[in-house]
Amino acid sequence: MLDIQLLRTDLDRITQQLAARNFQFPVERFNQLELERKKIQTHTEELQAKRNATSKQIGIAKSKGEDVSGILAEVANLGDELKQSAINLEQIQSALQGILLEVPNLPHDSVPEGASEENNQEIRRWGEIQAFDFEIKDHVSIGEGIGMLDFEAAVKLSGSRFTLMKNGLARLHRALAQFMLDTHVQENGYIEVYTPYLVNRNSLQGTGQLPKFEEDLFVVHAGGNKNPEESEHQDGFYLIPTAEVPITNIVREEIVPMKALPLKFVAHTPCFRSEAGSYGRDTRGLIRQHQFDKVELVHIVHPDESYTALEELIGNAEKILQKLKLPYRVITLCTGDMGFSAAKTYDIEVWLPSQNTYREISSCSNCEAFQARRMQARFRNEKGKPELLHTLNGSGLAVGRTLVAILENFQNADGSVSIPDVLQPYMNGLDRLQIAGGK
RNA sequence: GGAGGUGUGGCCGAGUGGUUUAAGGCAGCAGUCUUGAAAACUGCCGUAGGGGUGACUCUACCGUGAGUUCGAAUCUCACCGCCUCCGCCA
Repeated sequence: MLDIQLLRTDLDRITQQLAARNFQFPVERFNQLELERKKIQTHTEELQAKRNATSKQIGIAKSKGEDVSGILAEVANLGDELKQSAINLEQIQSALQGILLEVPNLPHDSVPEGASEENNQEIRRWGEIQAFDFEIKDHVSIGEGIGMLDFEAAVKLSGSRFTLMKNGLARLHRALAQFMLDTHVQENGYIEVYTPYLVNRNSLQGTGQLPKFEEDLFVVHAGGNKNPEESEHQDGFYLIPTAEVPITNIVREEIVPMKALPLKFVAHTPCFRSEAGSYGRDTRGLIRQHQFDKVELVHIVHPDESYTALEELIGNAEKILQKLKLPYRVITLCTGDMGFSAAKTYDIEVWLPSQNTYREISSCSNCEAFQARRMQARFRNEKGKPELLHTLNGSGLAVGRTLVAILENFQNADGSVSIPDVLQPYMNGLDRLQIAGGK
């Protein structure tokens, strides 16, 4: 959420910056609501002041034993007028709030301008792309070839965009998550957290998924409840689309002591996305699933430190790929390609031989105070005043897509897959996945 | 699911209808004293928003939301959280 003061004082510049993100700010509606708000708020508060003063007089008069019927008559219909005015004010405030909640973050000055992903800037590459002297397969053929990846079973159990892993591949998936967690905790100084996978509306509003992106989420309510709207949790629960939501919301409505900063959290969780609107995209394989695992990194920092923290964050994510010896590149997303809450985003893309291209495996963003303002997440500054924090999040990494990259980059001519050195301790020393009993 | 208790500022805690502007304490900040520190003393000390060029001024907020009332931290109702016990459960 943007600072409404900023919109009141510098609307032209803000509108322009938002246009660079392909967002059209409703200038006229905003101005009109503001005008009305000012009028009605003043009116309401005048009525309240009058009521307060009169009530006090009544109290004083009564304590002196005087007759108060005159004063009472005077304010006979004040209550109704005040009530109506308060309702009007409430409506306008929530209309303004509604606008604010759907406005994306402002891009940082260093973000390249552009309308689409074609304007993203590559900033570095790492690793050598391996040349294969045999005909390569994609991860689906490899996984099915060794009998460890079963999409048919997953369709039976759930439907499309789900998968079933078996045997060594299931274990490799677990090994990857463990390896990532261990690296971030032991080498990068993160605090490991275990979070709820079902969260409430407020949490999703705090990080920016709601109210605008409801269709991307899965909603759940208790079984047997025929009228979820009338249940205790009126809005039901939402399955988390990323651990960013529960982790970042740890500081919602909190005032964190400055000494505690920076807070660096890591969690391994499943993520659930409806993938509405992506019909037909990445329908084959593990790339785009309704359920996938991810190791997520979150930094909660002092505003002066957030861009240093962003570099640290992306470095932490890159380290995982380097240890796995997977080639990748880092790009800066342009203004038109950034997510709703981000002021600046780096994506890491890993090399996928079967697609002969780099594919997103991590996204690291500085949200500055955008989420903190929605969450009222603050710290106490040098002067003892509460001030909004800055929040950052990044994947470190998407486990499923990392698995895809390993299958494809480490495939052998005989259909087996070599296991990266750093994962072998997590695999009881196993150094390759191959078909049971086969060579 | 059943029974009982409970929710007040950064923290503890008083407050059962009217000068409450929420007592008092702790923590914090400034000062006096001191070589320095501690102690003692004095003062300051919540958040958000509105109006005004400004000194200033007004409003809201006592878990959340409705209600009663001229007036609600206080009374009523619903919901949420926490605590204790019982039942169930991994």
